[in-house]
Amino acid sequence: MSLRMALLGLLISEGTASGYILAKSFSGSLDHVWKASHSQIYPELVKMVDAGLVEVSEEHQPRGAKYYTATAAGRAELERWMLEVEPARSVRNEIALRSFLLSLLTPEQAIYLLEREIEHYGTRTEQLNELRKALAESPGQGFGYFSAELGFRISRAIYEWAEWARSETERQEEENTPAE
Amino acid sequence: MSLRMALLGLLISEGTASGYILAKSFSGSLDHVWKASHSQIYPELVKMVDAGLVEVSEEHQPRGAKYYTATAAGRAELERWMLEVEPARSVRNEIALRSFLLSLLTPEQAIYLLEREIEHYGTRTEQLNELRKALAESPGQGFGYFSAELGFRISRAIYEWAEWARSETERQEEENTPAE
DNA sequence: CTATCATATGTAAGACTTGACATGTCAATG
DNA sequence: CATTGACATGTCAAGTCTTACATATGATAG
Repeated sequence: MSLRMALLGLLISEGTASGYILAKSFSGSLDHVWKASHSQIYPELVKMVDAGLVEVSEEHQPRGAKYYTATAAGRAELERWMLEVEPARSVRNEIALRSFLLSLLTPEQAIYLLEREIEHYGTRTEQLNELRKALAESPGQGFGYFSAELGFRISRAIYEWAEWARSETERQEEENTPAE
Repeated sequence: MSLRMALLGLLISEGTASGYILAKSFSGSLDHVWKASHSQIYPELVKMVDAGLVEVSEEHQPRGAKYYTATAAGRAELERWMLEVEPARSVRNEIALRSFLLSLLTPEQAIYLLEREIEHYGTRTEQLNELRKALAESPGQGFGYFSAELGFRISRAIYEWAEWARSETERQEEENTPAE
């Protein structure tokens, strides 16, 4: 259902778009929020046409691109979903799972893994910081403004956690190996 | 693969446990990290026995409970996965997706939704704060210590984002409806 | 003694997701 | 003119996940 709603939202924000463009938009603005590949998007668009949520507005003959537009029913369905359907808050975060398993490793191994995460989330946080600043200054501040800010804040939280966990692990290591 | 590794980690931390206990542990200590229901756990344990990662250590006849223990191969496999397999960092967060779609709604509707999230993540953050404090004081600080801290930090980040998004939306609303 | 709840384990259908395979066009570079 | 890369759409198999169905015991409260 979420993929369907994401596509509907992108179509409404872009007015009209092909499956290809939607797949690109996913990797551009929804990457840090929801991931979907073209192999999922194309069949879903066909199902959405059947359900009357979108329609093919034009076909660009040269390369056979199909352009889709949201119908009134599609807009209504998205609004209904947003306001009336209880959000799924279930978490499925492999980094968090790995954080749970960290205490199975030696301090050296844990620090090695944490440094990899510090590296990764440091870069990612910086990228999202640039994105949110760019979106904050753009007129309208419509799509992506709130979610870039959320992505930035979550990414920063993970980065800071990894820094904390590393120094915590170093501290524990020192306690266990007193002055040689 | 992640479910398998989560079960292996839980089994190592608990020494020995039945499918039922593992399902309970999931909702207790892994809830904020990874979710799995018993209908996934029971078949996975059978597959893990076939793969030689765990073994049935005892069967409690009264209610037919099977107790599993990780084998040496299971421990080795978990360590290998932690150290050598690149973590999947893909995000799939419905709240974040909804944040992307927020600008489709009227300010009143958006504020209503944001207040629901403020309520939810306020409570959740407080719960995780209690959990992490309890784990920090417990001896050993093994399992759950790092992941409770991470869960707390992410939850707090979402809570603070929702507060920010609400005030941002209120500000925009006032700009568009100047003194009546 | 009876109802209810926690214990305890499973199956199965359907939905969702990933990764690989498959095909073909258009534009630009060498 | 040949190759490469972006454009463009699809299918399929395998794996993961959710929801509902199905069954049975032990303990406790009324």
